[in-house]
Amino acid sequence: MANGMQQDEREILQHNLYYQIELTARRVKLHGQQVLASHGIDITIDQWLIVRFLLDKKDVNQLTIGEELYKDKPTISRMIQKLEKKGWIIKRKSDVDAREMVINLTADGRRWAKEMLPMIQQIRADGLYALTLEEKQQLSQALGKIRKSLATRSSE
Amino acid sequence: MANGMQQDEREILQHNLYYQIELTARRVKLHGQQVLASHGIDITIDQWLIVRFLLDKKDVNQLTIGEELYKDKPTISRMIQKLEKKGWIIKRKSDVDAREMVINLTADGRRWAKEMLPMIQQIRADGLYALTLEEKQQLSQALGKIRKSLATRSSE
DNA sequence: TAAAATTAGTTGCTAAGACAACTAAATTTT
DNA sequence: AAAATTTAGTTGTCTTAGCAACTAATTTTA
Repeated sequence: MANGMQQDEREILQHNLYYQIELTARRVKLHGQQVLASHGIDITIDQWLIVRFLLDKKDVNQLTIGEELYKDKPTISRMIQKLEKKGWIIKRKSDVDAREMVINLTADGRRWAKEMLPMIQQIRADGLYALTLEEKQQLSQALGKIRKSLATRSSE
Repeated sequence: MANGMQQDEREILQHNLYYQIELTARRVKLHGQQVLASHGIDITIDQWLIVRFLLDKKDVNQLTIGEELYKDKPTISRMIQKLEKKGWIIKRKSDVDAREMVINLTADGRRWAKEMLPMIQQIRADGLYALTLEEKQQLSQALGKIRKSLATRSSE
């Protein structure tokens, strides 16, 4: 396969910032997933985000979790179901508002979560060590600007 | 709605760069998707990437597309099936190597794709207008550094 | 040349994102 | 108070991502 003509097209995609963002997001998630799997931990990165949140917050409902993680109701609903099956969290009906669910970590969930913290810290550091503090700040700002420019009235 | 509470950013998660990258990727994709839908175009952003690629390249196999888009074989296989059903592309067996498929746009696909180009350009510009050229370059570089740090021998 | 390994593509499974439509409970309106 | 609206959560459908396991065709290698 070929000469250099492949190059310019590759160029176009590679220089497409949107595409790069998506690609990076995917790679980052994949890396985290693989580290977790290599330690025999049966949880996805996305599920971890919920668990991590519940480490600090107690008695939250699903909507609160969704707002925090910017995930919609169906997504949270199903993720919660999975985490419940895995025994990390417990869900009960609120007795203040019967529509709401009250979500908490189980004792097991809490213990595991705390044990996992250092590993997660490491995962986070893995891809970012090559960036200076300034670069990280700039990255954060740039991403924020993009999100702000695209912000839909509905969800932010 | 509301005041400046938007930027009070919920501590931990919001400051997690990885999470920001993912969030931005999602928002960007969503925006593109909505613009396309609002114009009554029945194609997803991801499908578009394949169509766009085929606008320049003829007689490619699925693996080539996958390499270009960093998507794996099953993903490309199923996306191609969908695009074929929609009538944008045609797939035939290679007579050089019977394992390979030869992928091309249909006449319709090519026509549509060309018509869509300006809209896609606009979608790309939408989220990036707030960034200076320098900021875009820095963003691209930072993302590249992250990917490089996390690069798995297998796929990059 | 026959056996082994590689390659291109497909299918099955699970997870998550987005959307629509729905139930049930609470709140607002009239 | 009754009717209308809003809210929290669930279920269904479609799309993509990643993994494993598979078929069929092509190369390697013994």
